[in-house]
Amino acid sequence: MSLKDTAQASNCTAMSDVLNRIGDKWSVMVVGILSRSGTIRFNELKRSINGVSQRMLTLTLRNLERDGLVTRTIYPEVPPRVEYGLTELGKTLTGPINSLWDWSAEHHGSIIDARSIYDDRQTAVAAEAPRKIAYARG
Amino acid sequence: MSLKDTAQASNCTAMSDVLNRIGDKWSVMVVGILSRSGTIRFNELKRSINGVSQRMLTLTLRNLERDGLVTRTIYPEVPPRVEYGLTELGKTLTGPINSLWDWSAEHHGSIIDARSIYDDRQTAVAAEAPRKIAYARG
DNA sequence: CGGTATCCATTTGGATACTG
DNA sequence: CAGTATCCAAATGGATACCG
Repeated sequence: MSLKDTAQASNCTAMSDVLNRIGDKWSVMVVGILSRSGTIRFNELKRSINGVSQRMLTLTLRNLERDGLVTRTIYPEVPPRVEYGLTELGKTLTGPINSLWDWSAEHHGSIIDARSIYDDRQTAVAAEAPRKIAYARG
Repeated sequence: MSLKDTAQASNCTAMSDVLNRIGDKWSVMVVGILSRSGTIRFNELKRSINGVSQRMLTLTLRNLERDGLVTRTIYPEVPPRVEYGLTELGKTLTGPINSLWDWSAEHHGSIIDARSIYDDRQTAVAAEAPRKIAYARG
């Protein structure tokens, strides 16, 4: 274990704090999409992310903006246009995020399979032991 | 945008499913620690992860085991000994996870700074507009 | 179009106590 | 040691309605 590793292991705080913000589903999605789109409008983004509510997308974008990862540009037009993009800091996140994205695409099947096997085994174990342990205390 | 990118962007489902499981704080922590420790006992793991409750660590480990990412080995001794490690599938996750870990260590400071700036700006805006807009409807 | 505000059900997760 | 079980407060997040 290198010094660097030791420092990382002991200082889970930074990692923890970062994960509290960017470790949720929607944040990872947004950064992933933005890294490909360059710049994109609110509703485009909403359509790109399956299942996100307007509320959650707004909150996610505000948090990412607050943390200096995402830019928000308002064009004073009618109807209003707001475009989102990655900051320089945000762009440095695309490496880790995209490698996680690639990993998901590649190994999702294996996870699904593992779940089935695990669940089948649990069901079998539960069925095998209908008898209770009877014992007297004292 | 390559074909691969298009496929990833449209199929957020796999990514979404994977993130629902491994995208939380504790899971990332556990995989990160295990990638360094090789194999480790329950309470060692608990001590390594600041702030995790016994309940959450158990749940996290069960889920990771179910998804085929973590092995659980019981040694029938007294007192009982249970050791956790990464499966081969789990080991493939260490690349993405550790790069996220490194990113956190490197950029945590920038995020903290960005937050301060954002919050100060918001406070200033709030203080600047105590006047309300009065208007008559109809 | 791009939000905000409110309500409310569900989920999450810590604390605590108990067990083999 | 390595859990399991229960309780309960807080956070999460969808649905809905409304606004500039």
